[in-house]
Amino acid sequence: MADLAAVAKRAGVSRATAARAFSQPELVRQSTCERVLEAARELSFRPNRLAQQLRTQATRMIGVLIPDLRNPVFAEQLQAMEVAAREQGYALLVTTTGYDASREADVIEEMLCQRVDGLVLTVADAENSEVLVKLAQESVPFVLVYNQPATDEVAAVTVDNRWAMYDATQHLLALGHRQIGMVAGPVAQSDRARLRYEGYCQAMEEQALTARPVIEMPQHTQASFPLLAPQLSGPEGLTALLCSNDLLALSVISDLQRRGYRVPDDVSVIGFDGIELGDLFYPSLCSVVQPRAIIGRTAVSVLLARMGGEQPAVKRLPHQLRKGESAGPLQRPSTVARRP
Amino acid sequence: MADLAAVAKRAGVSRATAARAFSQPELVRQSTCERVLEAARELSFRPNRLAQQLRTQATRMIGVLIPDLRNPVFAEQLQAMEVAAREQGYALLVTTTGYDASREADVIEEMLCQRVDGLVLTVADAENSEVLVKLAQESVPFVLVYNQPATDEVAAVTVDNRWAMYDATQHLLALGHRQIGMVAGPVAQSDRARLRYEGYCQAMEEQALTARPVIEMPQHTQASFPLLAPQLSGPEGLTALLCSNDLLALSVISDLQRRGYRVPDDVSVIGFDGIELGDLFYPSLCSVVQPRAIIGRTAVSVLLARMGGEQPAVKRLPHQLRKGESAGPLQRPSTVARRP
DNA sequence: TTGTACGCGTTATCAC
DNA sequence: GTGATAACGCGTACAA
Repeated sequence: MADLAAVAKRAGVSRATAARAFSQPELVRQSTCERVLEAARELSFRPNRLAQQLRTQATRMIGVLIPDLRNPVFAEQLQAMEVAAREQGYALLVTTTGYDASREADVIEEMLCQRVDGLVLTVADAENSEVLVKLAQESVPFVLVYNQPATDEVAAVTVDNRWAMYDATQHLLALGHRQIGMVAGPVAQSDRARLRYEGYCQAMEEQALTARPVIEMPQHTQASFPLLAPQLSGPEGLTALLCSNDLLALSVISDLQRRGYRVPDDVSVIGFDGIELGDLFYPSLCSVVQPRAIIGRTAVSVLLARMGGEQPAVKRLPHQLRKGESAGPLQRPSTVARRP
Repeated sequence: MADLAAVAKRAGVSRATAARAFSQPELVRQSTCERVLEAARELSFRPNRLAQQLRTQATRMIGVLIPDLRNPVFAEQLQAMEVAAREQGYALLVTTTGYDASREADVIEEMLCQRVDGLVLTVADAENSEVLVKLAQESVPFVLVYNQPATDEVAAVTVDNRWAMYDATQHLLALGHRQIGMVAGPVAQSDRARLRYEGYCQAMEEQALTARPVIEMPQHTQASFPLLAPQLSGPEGLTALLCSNDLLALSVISDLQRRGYRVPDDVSVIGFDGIELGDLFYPSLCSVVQPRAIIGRTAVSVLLARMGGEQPAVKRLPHQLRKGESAGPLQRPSTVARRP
């Protein structure tokens, strides 16, 4: 492939002049500039970004770590990020981690070798992650997304998970529910799930109700009915379920319906994330909406700010409760006929 | 950041030896090797991939072009690709194009400047795309995904869109439907939609039925009911709809239900893609399933094969009809009461 | 306005 | 085993 030297030669100028014709055309005589560009076209010259990056010590590339793209929350965030990044002249190097801390570490290491200008990441658990403490010692700016770190020392873009789940719980309480439980994936792997659980607990305790332990599923996005069933029967049986994400909620609803439970008449279900598809379901999914596209765009702009030297800041974006049909008023509390 | 020279100096060896300690440790005396690695650790040296890439003329990066990550088909494919690529030591540079041909061209140009080793792309319309003819003249190997090119000269991973939609149409015919229509996004932007339409036409004509013109929506993934309504009323009104993708199908179903149509009793609906969420809906989405994860993995392996010098090949993967509840038997053909 | 010369951090090819 | 040294392709201070 033709390089700048070839172009310069063909245009009858030095490499320096040819280089300037691209980067600072105003410093080059118009006619010379045209000759260079013409020569470049003829040789189908393509500037080598690797060389530029090596030379300028800047890649204009952002490394992105995402747990799982099959979850629309992350896909939608990534979509928004890519658009925002490209608008600013940045490209995205994307990897998935599967909520696996060791893969997170490996991938970050690779990205640092590649000299990305910055990092946007969603880690499994921000509260005890060696990856983050390691990163903090490097000079690469980074931003957490969805993670809600305990400290303010790191940049992050998130909603207030505690308050968000508090809101959702309040909604159920307002509908008359008292026996409310929370379903989540592997809690040890998710700082967010823990915070959301705290929000649930707080709302319950404010009403002098007993918060139940988390009903923990082996998968983040798929319910296991056998683990759920015991919580639903008997006089203490739950009449409403909060789920730690929408995919899990949809899976729960599907499972419930398959066993003959009616949603919301027998059991109300609320999700978390507010993925677009939730609206199309019947019953439509009641959910805590995170502004995923805005979160993505904000993540990019916060990262660029950090690159520009600004101090880290936690950006807390507003959530919203989408009152879907999957959460309804409590039906005749203890006498309702349930099909077990 | 420390470079190899610094490491070499600290270890008391030359740059060459230090380099060998990493790439060919067997050529270096054990003790020397250890000294180098020790020095590297002390200086927290990180090999510079940019320099490696520039020097070796190979980036081990794959450029990926995707229309829209909000569509789970693409997100699921990307997820699979990323895993497969990383297994082989490749990283992914990801961009979205929004079905916009000019953005496709720009993005490809950028990726070529970045010297990606190969390209995986889903273009809006493979049949008349200047991007592809331009690419064919470059030396970068590339693979189309989901696109089904007319020629065999380019590498592609896809299902047989024609046959797939033929199958779906047959399913509706077997259920007794005769007045069947097809709904799609902007057809001019989608080679796949056209092929699928051909499959529909063929199945209809084999039964001596009249294939209707495509009902074309302004968006790829969202229905516009006013454009749909006229096709549903009257004695010639459609009793079944084939949709060019699942998101569109879900949107159609949602619109229908909101207007009082029952699915599938009044109108049967079939989608295309087979996204996972379709299963959770009620009624569950009947759909032509594309093996998205396999497609993603295959795309990577086909691309690597091309990089290894193999000839381009179109890999046609099997589709599958998922018989969901959204497509049911025809109900009392022309006397059924419809709420317009 | 244009040219010269060096550096970016590697890998690879020689010699010793 | 190890050490010089030349690429790789470009940016840019400095000189002309």
